Amino acid sequence: MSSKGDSCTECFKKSQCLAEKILLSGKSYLGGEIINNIIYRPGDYIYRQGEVCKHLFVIKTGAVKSQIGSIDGIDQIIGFHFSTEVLGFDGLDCNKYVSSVIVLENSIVCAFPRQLVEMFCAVSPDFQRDLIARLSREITHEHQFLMLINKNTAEQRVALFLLDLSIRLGGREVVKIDIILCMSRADIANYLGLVPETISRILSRFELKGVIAVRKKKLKIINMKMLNEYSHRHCCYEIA
Amino acid sequence: MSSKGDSCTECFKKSQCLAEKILLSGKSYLGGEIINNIIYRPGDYIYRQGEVCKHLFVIKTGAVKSQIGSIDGIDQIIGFHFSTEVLGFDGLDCNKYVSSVIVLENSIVCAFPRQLVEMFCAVSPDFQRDLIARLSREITHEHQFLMLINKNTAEQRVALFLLDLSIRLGGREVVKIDIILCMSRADIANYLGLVPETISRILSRFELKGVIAVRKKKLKIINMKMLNEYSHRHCCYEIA
DNA sequence: CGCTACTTTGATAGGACTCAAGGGCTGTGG
DNA sequence: CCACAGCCCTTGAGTCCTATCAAAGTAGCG
Repeated sequence: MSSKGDSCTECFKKSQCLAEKILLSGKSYLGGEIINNIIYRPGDYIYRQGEVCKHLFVIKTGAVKSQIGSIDGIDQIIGFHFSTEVLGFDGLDCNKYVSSVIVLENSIVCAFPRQLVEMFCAVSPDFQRDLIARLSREITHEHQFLMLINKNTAEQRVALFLLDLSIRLGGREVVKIDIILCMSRADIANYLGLVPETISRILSRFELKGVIAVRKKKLKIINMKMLNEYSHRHCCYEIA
Repeated sequence: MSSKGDSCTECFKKSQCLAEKILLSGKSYLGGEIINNIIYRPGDYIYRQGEVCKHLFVIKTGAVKSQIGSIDGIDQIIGFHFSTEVLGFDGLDCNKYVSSVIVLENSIVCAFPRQLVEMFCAVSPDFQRDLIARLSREITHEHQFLMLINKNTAEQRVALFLLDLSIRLGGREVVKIDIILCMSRADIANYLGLVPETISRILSRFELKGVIAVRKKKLKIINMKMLNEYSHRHCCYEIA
């Protein structure tokens, strides 16, 4: 846990509004201090399901997965998160995190005391509106994902997953053609509601058809148009 | 649209905090007025996907479904909602609702101007915290549902669906053994990521085994214990 | 009473899982 | 430096669950 930098301003601009505004007015407040540049290694937990929610986290660089463990011992991965994303919203309800966040590759993270965030909400209507919008967006995202799972074949899910990844890792670029799969096949499978074998088979099939090239964790999208087609439902009728 | 009553206090107590506090301080504010006791009939829309989000809604009595239409014309039902529940959170991000809400049975609904809600947030930290908790809970709920869909068989999904309904419709009672299925088999199927035929088959099977009795829209849970068992994953190994 | 929409039931087919075996990379230790 | 274990990934064969297709039954409604 080092707390040195001030590249924060840069980082927070990317993660927009939420952190930026806190930061712009200094660093130390009632309710705790912002902890900058915490370094995590693959396998580390940022927080665990059931822990008291004391912070929200912003990923500066890196990649993590969030997952929920059920009573019958089966975990469900509910998302992968990359730079600029905010973690910990799920702890705002009952004061306890309802998911765990596990680091996938070396990552740098900043922690914002929860009380600080809430204090800022009370002070700044803009900030408050912003936080609410973020939460609302999260809900919308879950709904989108639900549709993905509920109405698509394995092939479509994998295609959509790759497209989503390429956009989110692309950052400023429109799309990122080269992707490093920081998560295992088993993680992808778990996330998409499939088994690892199916992921493997579908990636192989995509490669065979010339849609992608994949070797271990490196993946390159060769034919974006085809990948897009694989991600769509094959309707036999025209749609309004 | 009638605006007569004052049984509101009662209703809002049930839906807790959110509306109650607004109401307790009178009825008219900057930003618009609360509209009480709007009456809807089956098939009516409370709001439509894409509409500007001007209100949050509280269901006083009745039942509704919320759904999202995708570009390829296929709708996905994302939830069923009953008395005391709040609708419209998904409109808080982009100012437009991203789902539609359709009424399933005669319902009475109250509408709260969005600006009013936001104003109240700014004034009352408690209220704000409450709204954020509600949103956070919504996210958690989506995660739970995702697990249901992602990791369970059709039989388990239906069993879990019935258990959920019995609890939510039960209100103060621990469980409600008699359930009126206000939604069609097709709606249930859509929600659970299945086809209507499968729902029908599974309900028949449950009836055959003496778990439930079902005739059209009336459903009675005969053997709660068995239904619970059907809802669990059948592990072949013991779990920690 | 007949129309329509919804539901039920049956037969069939296909997609994804399960089980099983083999291959490749990584790290450790001799 | 090489051998080996462990983990992850890949590939194949077979099975099961659920969707699909088809048809008949039922209820609601004008």
